[in-house]
Amino acid sequence: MVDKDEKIKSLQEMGFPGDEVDRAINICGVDASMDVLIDSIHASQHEATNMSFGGRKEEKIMEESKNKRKLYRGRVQGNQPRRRLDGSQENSMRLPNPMTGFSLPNDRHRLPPVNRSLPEEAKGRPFFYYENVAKALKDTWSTISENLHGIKPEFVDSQNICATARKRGYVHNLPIENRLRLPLPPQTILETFPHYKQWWPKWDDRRKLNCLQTVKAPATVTEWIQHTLASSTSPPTASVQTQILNECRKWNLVWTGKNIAAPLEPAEIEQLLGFPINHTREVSMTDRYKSLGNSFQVDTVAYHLSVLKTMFPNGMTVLSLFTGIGGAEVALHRLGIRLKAVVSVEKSEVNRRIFRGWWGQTDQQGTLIEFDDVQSLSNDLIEYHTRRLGGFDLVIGGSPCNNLAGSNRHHRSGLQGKESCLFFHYRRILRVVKSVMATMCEEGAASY
DNA sequence: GACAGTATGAAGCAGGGG
DNA sequence: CCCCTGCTTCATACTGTC
Repeated sequence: MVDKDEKIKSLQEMGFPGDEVDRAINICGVDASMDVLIDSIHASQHEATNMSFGGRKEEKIMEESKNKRKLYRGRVQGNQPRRRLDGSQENSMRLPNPMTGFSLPNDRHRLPPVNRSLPEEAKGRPFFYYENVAKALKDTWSTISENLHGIKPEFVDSQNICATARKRGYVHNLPIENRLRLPLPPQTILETFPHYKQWWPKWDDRRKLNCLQTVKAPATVTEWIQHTLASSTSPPTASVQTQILNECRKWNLVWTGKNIAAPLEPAEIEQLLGFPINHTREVSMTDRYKSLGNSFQVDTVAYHLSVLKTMFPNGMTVLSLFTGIGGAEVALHRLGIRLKAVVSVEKSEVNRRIFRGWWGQTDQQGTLIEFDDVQSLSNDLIEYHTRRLGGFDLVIGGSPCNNLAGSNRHHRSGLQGKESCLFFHYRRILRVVKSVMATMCEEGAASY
């Protein structure tokens, strides 16, 4: 309590309003360091500024968006913050189109080589890799970037790598030269599921699926499609085709029989996302859809991580935050990188069970240490494990997207949201690891 | 309590017509 | 330039069944 009161007092002395200080402490926890709290308040004020347009927003927003459009037209990702016409700093971040990242494993896009320079304090070990949804609310990615050494995100749509869309941003300090050209998964829906070809209507021109989400289509949708087609001409009128295709796109339906457009099964989603088939088999159907919908596209992440293979020939020590069903570990394993030790933090018991199952199935010989909540992973505990394991080679994770994702009708509240604010714990934990490793380095030098 | 099923828009961008 | 249409989106809350 004394600690808490002191923090409140000094934050207020710094000029922050009391209610915002309270909110920051509620969000980040009493144990959060001062700089985490300060950043949280800044993020909050940032969002409040933008939200205050609400109600009488039109002109201002329209004006801004027009200006941005001008400023950003034709820009590529990864360059410097821009300035508005009036000279003020622009802190929105425009998504690149097409969303190809710094490079792709197939050369179809003929991307020019990207030259990026990392700030000195962000270079080298520990490497870190942070992930979240690309289409978050305005200014979200600016805040994330500012809190991770100002490194610009690499935005990639996984449909450039596999048969399903997944638009994500990745902030990392990995080298981007000499990524490995791994064997790619099937590139289209029907290459992935050739047995559906016999039922696929000619007027359904989809080659890629949309983003895989956490729930499957209700039977009312598939029944409506079946009924509509049965009582329709063959082929159906253009208007009927459009309506049905809209539903197919919205729910990622595939043609599994005559007039039957069905949701994907969990095993098919596992395949699309690059997991071993039946990776999630031991849990309920509802949980499988949810866990898979929340996970990495493994081929995409593996492509980025592939530069680590030659750097760590004897394996890696990994701090895995928001582990989920272990997308990062599956990617490293597929690259043939030995997991010497993994400290994993994952709140969901279901996900921990799936991950432990994979760990056993693949006969991992390394050490696995599990925690259930980033909020209870104190700085002391991080220091203890960092020292004990000789430092971490990689800090990896995607913090909750619940309050950022477009599908959320109820609480799309940005980085201040109940779950998505855990991003600030990723930042906190990364900072502690870096600081402890720097100290270890000095101690090592001093002992010689 | 576990599990399955169903209803529930908005935000933001891209593009085109006038 | 304005205004409109189209498209996509790691979800939540509630109900019912067993």
